[in-house]
Amino acid sequence: MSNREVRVRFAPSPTGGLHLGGVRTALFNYLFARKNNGKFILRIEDTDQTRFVPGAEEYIIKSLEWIGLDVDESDLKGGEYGPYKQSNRKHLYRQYAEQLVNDGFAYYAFDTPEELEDMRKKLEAEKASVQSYGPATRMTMKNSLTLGNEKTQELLNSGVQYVVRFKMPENEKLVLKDIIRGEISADTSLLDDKVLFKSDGMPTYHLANIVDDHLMKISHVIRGEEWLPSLPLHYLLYRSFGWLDTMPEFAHLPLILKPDGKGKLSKRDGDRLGFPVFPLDWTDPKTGEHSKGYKETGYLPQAFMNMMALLGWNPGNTTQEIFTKEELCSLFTLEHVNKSGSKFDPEKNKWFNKQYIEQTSNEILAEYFIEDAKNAGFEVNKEKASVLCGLVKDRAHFTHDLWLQSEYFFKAPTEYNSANVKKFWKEDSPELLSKSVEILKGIDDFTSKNMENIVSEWINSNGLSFGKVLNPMRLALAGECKGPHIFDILEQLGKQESIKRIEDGIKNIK
RNA sequence: GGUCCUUUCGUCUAGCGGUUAGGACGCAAGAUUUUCAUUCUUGUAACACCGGUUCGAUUCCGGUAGGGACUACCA
Repeated sequence: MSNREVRVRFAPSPTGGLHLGGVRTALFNYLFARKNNGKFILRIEDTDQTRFVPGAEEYIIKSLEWIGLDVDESDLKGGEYGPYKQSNRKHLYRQYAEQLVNDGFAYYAFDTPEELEDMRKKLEAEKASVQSYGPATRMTMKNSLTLGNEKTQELLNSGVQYVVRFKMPENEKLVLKDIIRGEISADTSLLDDKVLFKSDGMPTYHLANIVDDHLMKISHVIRGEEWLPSLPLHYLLYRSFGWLDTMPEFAHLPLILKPDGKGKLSKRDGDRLGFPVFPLDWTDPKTGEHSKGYKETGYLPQAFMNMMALLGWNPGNTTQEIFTKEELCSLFTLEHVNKSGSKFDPEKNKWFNKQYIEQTSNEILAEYFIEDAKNAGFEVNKEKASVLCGLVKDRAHFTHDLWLQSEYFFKAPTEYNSANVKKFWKEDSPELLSKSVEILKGIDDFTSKNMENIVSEWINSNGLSFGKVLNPMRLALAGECKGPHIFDILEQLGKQESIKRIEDGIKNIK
């Protein structure tokens, strides 16, 4: 088992935007595959036609691309175990369901939704601890076990709707292995006869999942903790099919929880607390509801990957927190995944993004800058954008901050921050600025360092203070008192524009 | 309600029988600074509880309590 090729799959349902839990499941599968020289497979699980959302599959693919999780096998990429979408594998599943029936591990059931509901209510009223359709109740229901062969055949032939249910064994104590959690125990008497094959001719998740994992030679199933209760059923399915020798190993990931309060992180929390829960912008085609993505909010993909990787996992024995994709791939082990759910912390994510912005080259940041400038109606060339990114990136949490904090380089201030005016604009400010204009006019080499030398010399030799000269000047140049080194601002603005802005400031600031 | 999983600073976590229980985010204070930031320093704050096992438990076992998931012809 341990020597077999590592093949893992990410198997989302195309029912909407890919939320953070899904993203992290995909990421851990990817990292595990890369670490073990295995294959990372994308399989689309669209067996529920009623929940299909147009665009969702494309969205999932685009999201994986943006994060940088390259897929080895999928319908798009190809592969020898395709098709990789369950609706296109529909013809495969029925025979497996029938095999189980023939071997006595499953049976046909004809109960109507109303009859099922009645049984549920009855058991609830009795406060019974058993499931509504399981070992304890199945002999009172309408199925091939109670009806007999002849009647069953008759019903089948007549074309009435039926499902195939798994015949959960009675009184078996199971102890199953999970890579992250160790041993999981279960008592089959308390489990139910899950539907494997639906009346619409499609398999349920349980059947399709086991059949496809088997057919696609999946070696490890890495999925969310919400599947843990299904593990006994899945194990029993492998056993009933006679596939135990090639059954994958299982690893159930802890859940991502709300930053505040209780429960699993949901889309609503993002809206409520003001952070994205989707990698990319997502608009629900039915409701038209729009959700912001990490990309559009201004996160760098590698920062996103880094912070997601550290949510519920860490390499152990290190204080390092910033990891390249390559480092993550070589360090990742399932054994270091935490057992308990982790609350999502948007603040720490901002910090991660800031770290990445700081360590990303100005040339790469310039591309984000140019894009934002363009949207604001300004054409900026790459050289200029790179220089400005270098000046402002210390202050940027998101890629958009780069442009937002540089806007005044392209647009003279039309108003001046009143709090700053109050604090820094003094009676002698106009006079000091007029004098600085004279100094600046006399400078031919209008570079930051040179100006700093000359202006400092002037300030020092006249017994003036830096603050009294430079703060009002900053106000005149940028409209507010924040931003990079003031002589860098002057250099980037250029002599003519700088002088004009200061002169305007003298006239307009009060 | 039932079943299963889980429990170290507010949050993310390190720790795998003997530690002054470490780091990061956040927060607070200070230093640097012409602004805002950055940076640096310091501080803040945790082993849920009760029993065992052991010379010794944060660490192993059991229980209690909290948290979470599941309990659909959804995945």
